[in-house]
Amino acid sequence: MRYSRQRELIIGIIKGRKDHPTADMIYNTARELEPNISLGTVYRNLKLLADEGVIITLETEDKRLHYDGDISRHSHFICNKCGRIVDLFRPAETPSEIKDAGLTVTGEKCVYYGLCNCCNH
Amino acid sequence: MRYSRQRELIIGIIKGRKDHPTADMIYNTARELEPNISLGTVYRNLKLLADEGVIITLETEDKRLHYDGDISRHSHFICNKCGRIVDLFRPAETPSEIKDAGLTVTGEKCVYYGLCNCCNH
DNA sequence: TATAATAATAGTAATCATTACTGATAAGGA
DNA sequence: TCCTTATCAGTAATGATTACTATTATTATA
Repeated sequence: MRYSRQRELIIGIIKGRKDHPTADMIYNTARELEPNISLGTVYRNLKLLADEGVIITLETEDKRLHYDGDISRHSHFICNKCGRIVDLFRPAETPSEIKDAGLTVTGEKCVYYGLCNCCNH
Repeated sequence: MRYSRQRELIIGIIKGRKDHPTADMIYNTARELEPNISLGTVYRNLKLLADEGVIITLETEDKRLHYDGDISRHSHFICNKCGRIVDLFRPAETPSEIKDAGLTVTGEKCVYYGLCNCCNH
């Protein structure tokens, strides 16, 4: 992977935010510093960075991919009303963090990834 | 919600399967019994049923929505190689079920839903 | 430093899952 | 049976994402 000014900018934007922006949001921010950057460039780099494990993707119910620059082990909380995405660094089963943040949890979706028995050998 | 032959068929298909089909897969199965059923009808009913809590949606990395007729509390395992989706009825942290199924877990994505502190009051 | 090979880019077109629209059909209550 | 309107089939539109293409920029090497 060669250096590119655009990619460095994109990495900087994601790593510097605590929300979980979509490609379009990152594009809009990037254009402030790099007015000619292409939306395709943003998408291509986000995909590349996610494949390399530099960033994380979040598949949400709004049908747009959200990105997270924090790759440490943590979960997420999504508000059903405003769509806000909140990081949960302790297990959500731990009442403290939920209560501290004033969150009301009504549901969950946990997905584990890896290799199934067919693909393991 | 009125009765409709098409909707009953769709419900029957989802509830009768243990895989986690996409709208297109459900459409193909439905057409075997109801050759004139429309893809739009399948999508509209799946959305309706998910909104009503009759079925569950699964947002996966393949960019297609998967549906689950089992609304009991459980997690999912997705194979990174073949894409197979497996139900996990005990917490995935429990080694037994993982080991029994011959699964190798390398990552997870847990999302909790509810209301944030802003939307709570 | 100059050159060459080729990643990466900007801009645009294409893809594809999903949703919206429209006139016809069919539940189901009066 | 009649009427209201939810639902349907079929098709067009939408919107996020990806692919394509000619050009530019990075970087290894002479």
